[in-house]
Amino acid sequence: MGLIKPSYVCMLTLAMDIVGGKWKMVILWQLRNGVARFRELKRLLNGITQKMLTQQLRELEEAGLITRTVYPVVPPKVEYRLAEEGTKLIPALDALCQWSTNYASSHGIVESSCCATHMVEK
Amino acid sequence: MGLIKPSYVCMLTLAMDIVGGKWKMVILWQLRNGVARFRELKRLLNGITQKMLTQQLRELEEAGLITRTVYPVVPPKVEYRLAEEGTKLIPALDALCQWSTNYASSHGIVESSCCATHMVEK
DNA sequence: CCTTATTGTATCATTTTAGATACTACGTAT
DNA sequence: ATACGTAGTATCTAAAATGATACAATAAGG
Repeated sequence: MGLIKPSYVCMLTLAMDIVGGKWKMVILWQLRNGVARFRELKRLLNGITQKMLTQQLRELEEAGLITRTVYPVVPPKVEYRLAEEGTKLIPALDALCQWSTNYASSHGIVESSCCATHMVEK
Repeated sequence: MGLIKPSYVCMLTLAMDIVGGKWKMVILWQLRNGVARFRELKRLLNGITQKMLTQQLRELEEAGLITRTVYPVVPPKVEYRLAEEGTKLIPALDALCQWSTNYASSHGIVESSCCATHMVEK
């Protein structure tokens, strides 16, 4: 979301600076049970553009939440997975997810096909 | 953050639509142990403008996370407090807060005076 | 030589979010 | 009469986030 500052009055603000925005939490969530390649993530993150995905992944890497493994082959192969710090965040995301699932069900909001990781398509 | 849609693929996205953005979570956090008036909130939310605070509070109210109580006196007196749905979110915010506190301490980020609610000033 | 597959970059436009500033209403105290 | 305090609105501007589109690199397969 924003650049990370040297000091914070409220730690929630720091959390938002690290994983706020439209995509970061969803990316981490998709990585929660394993590794994924760029293309695979793009498919899972319905509608994200290449530029955004690259950008978000770089920022998450920079913050130390994910790792990026490049295999020197062609065509390119790059794997993304949670780093230590990223893994530690999963319980919080899970709590958030449960809250909003409950919220949705009592507000007539529909959960369409949910975040199934590693869906096999076609 | 954004308008709430009728359906979501990932519930984290819903959470972000409800409490994303720069201020919403912090407002809820400040309300976690009780009531606060408009002016009081403005003081606690270092640097928020009146317009933003009003706007964020209205959106939180609309989403059913807080309640707004107007006393018909002059000068005006309005109290804000967590509603049921807002209270249910606190554990998730707490998890997030703990994560980022830990993150901060291992990344040389400083927590300056933290989110003390209801500070008595002067 | 041309196409395909994968992971990108670069440039520009649009949308969303946030901020600055000025103004309103009204009872009470001075 | 005037200023004060609280909780706002209204208007305009600036900054940040997101999106669309086109292009690059390179080995393998035909």
